[in-house]
Amino acid sequence: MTSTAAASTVEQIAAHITAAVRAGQLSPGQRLTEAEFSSRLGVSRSSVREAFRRLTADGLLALAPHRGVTVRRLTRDEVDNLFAVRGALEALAVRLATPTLSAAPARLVALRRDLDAAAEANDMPRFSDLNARFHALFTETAGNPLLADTLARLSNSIYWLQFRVMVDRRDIFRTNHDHARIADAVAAGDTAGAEAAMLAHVETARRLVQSLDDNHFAHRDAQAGSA
Amino acid sequence: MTSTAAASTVEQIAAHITAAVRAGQLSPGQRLTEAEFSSRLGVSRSSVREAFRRLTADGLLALAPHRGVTVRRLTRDEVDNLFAVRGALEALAVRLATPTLSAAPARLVALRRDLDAAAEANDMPRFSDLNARFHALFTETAGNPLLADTLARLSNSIYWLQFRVMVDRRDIFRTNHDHARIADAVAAGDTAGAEAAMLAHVETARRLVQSLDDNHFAHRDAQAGSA
DNA sequence: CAGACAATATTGTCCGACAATTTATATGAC
DNA sequence: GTCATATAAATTGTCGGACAATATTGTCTG
Repeated sequence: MTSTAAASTVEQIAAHITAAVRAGQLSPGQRLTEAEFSSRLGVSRSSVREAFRRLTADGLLALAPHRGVTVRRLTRDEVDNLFAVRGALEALAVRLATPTLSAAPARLVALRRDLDAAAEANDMPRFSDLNARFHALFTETAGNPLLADTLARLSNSIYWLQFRVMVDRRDIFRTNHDHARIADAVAAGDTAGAEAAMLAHVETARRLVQSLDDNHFAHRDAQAGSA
Repeated sequence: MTSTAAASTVEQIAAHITAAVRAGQLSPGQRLTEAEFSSRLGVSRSSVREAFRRLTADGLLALAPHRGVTVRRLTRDEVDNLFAVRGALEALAVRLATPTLSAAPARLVALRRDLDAAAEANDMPRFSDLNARFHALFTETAGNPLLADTLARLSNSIYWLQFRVMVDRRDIFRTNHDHARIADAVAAGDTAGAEAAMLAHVETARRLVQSLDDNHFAHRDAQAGSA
């Protein structure tokens, strides 16, 4: 995930598709065909196929047998389910990270300052980036790679929404207020308080997502999990 | 996962390997080569390869680039990390399931009765099977497929230990005592109590696993996550 | 317009090949 | 004899093409 090492063909394809999705060049629900990427990227269909499968396991794409893959799109129910799991895991992360972070809060206070600045300046892209780092700080400090991986998979599944949420200035301030509560509790070493604040924050995010129009969501069918 | 439908080649291979691992025919740490399964099962290397990747994503196998796959084996640290995540998710599951189960506790009381009987008879295989169903009852009732899938992946990662744990009769009774506490709280609609009892139960399981000999665990290297 | 049927496109699986890399074996130096 | 090094063997990673199975699209008929 952070490696700069010589990437295999499959990794390069996966990285390319991931970047395209993040950049909005591939829209949620859009169908991706093996042949197209094969010719467009000048690689074999086998490699494209394997990249598709990997990204499906990572939660970025959805696979329908004999019908190919699409950029993943969740139903409203799936979004609720995702936030429920995410809440439990983020709470765990902050619980594990609090002792360490309250003892050495340098990065936390720096992040909080930057978040405030970005919110004040109404700089959405920067705020969104800092928001990701804010959460990453806890998952990394928690010292549980499995937890980090699991949360990352969840994030991939709803990445496409990140930039459609918080159009409103009030949403940014509310979100940032959540951050402040979390950071305060963590800095004070108040584990239970930090956990509660994190749960409230995740619930805020869920509500923001669910307030979006219906055309941001998939309908009916519960598409494939990976297990 | 529950489908009886005409399975694709890849699915058949994956099912075959899964069964072999569960039956103990493939030991943890053992290396699996594509060519061997290809010839032994009379299928192409491509399909074997894809089955390997799928099982890796499911947590049953571990993949090392250019070195192939092995039946997954965890370090003690990874076991701790896994149980931490599992605890958070099982607690969530029981929290979500408690209202439903306390209103219609038929299956729960039946399972509890069977568990008691198996424990009394010291019938390990049956107890282990019922134990799985006990946990499945909560994850299914919770009505969150993502949660169920995530927990299933975790279970795959440590499946090989299920039958090496609880050699002692006391371990069975302790485990079953945990079950009773959970069931009582759930039946009474005591969500918080059920959650706490589930966390205690997961901790019991963790300790049992960690009490095993060193040769049940992998050493040093943090092997690949999937994100 | 609906349904049946044919044409097309795409995925699923197979095969064979070869380069890249790791693992095993043999050779040589000390 | 042991250690390091070079060579050989085994295995994975990627490629290209082929074809069957399935899904999607288009056409025709009533």
